[in-house]
Amino acid sequence: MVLAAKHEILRQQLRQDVAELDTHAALPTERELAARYEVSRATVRQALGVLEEAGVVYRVQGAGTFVADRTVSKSLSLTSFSEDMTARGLRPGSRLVVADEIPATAPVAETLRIDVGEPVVRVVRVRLANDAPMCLETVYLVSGRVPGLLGHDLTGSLYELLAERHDIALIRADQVVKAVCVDGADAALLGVAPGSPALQVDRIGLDQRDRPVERTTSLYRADQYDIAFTIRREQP
Amino acid sequence: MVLAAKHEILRQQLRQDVAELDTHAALPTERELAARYEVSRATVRQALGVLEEAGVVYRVQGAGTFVADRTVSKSLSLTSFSEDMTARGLRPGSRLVVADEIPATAPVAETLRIDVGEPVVRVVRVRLANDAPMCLETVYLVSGRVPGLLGHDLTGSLYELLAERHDIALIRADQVVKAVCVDGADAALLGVAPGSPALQVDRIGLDQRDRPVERTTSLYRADQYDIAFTIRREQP
DNA sequence: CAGTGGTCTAGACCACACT
DNA sequence: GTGTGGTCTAGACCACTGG
Repeated sequence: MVLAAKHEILRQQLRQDVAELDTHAALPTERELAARYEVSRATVRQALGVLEEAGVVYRVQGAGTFVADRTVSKSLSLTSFSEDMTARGLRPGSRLVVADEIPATAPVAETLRIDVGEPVVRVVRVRLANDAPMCLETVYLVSGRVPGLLGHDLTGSLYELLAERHDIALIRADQVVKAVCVDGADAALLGVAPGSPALQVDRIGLDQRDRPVERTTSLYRADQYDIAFTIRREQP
Repeated sequence: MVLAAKHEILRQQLRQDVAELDTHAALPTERELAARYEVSRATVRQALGVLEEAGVVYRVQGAGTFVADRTVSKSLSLTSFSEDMTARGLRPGSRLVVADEIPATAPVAETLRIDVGEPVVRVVRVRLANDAPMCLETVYLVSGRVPGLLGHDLTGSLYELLAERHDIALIRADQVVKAVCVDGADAALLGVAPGSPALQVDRIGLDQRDRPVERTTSLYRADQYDIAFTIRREQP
């Protein structure tokens, strides 16, 4: 039950250690860490590899491992709106606009890998941050995978509902981000003037088996929201 | 000279193998791959780990490794405008607007970790795709690290110039993306009506030693450009 | 030159999926 | 139960950095 892989424990330990070091300070060598925490060097490397990916440390061959410069580096990760707002120090909320079941349209059916006309659950919400509109969000889910969803409270985290009530864990998501201007209807719901800029995020959420679970379109107020993340050179 | 790590060779081989399989088809087991390619299982796992991160395959414990569903999955990676356009099947180009050396302003100095007033090179370009304006780009570089840069041809890839002439490789970048509306001056350069939406990307490019090398602000036409990428659940 | 991270091996046991 | 991926070990050699 308890996932207590050594490299995970070590990773969390190293996270704390790193937090107390200055930027660009050298960590102990891999061999030293292995001896100190009584694990093999391979395990140390596994833990450091995750921290390197996360932008916490960087490694220079022949020189050592060092504390990375944490300025932006909010590594882009799959989070719910609720988690996202909490991380930004804001109080998340919701105003339910629509919650119903409809036949899938062609674009929705295609992204969810079902047939056109199959029933899907649609949830439209105005997401709030400290009670002010932040985002207009439309979610489509395959009805068959979430029986009884519409009977639950839909003002909280949909991700938690999926995980707790339907044993669905979202592991990955494919996203497309673009800039748009919001028109009258959407502008009113977001509480901004027509023609205001917004960040539109289209997302397809996938479970551990790579099956599409949800399709979401989010419209974020440009004056309230931006996306920060770190990118790397790709391996050939 | 040639980096021919076994796991890299294997990774490329597996990329080709995967390309010939159907979506969700199972790959050979790790032990079988190890035997077939005459490497240890650890090496196989190293190669598969990179492919999993890249969204090429997914693994299910106890079940196997499978070909991922490649719909969006243009994994976000650090690329130059030239590479980005080429990947989209467009011909990149540039129109130089400004190329000079100026004292660093406070915000530029802060992101480049230098003192205010230290000389920086500024390059402003309209980036073209098939000869049409796509993006308005402003780059700042620490003058001391790129001597003689202004004497070179600045209409091509700046990244290539940095790599070939100054031995600077950009490994990582911190980015912030937001939606804006472009005003008169910028709108004219981009060839769009004032008030049109645009995607603004602020980037700090870092080298292998985690040192800031460049600070770039890019303004992309919203009607021509979006950003697609895959995100994952974060490790605690 | 010594010391670092990068790569690789051979073998072992565990947790989980599937039948 | 059988077979899969997940974890871990102990040891070895290589490539690179830095004094």
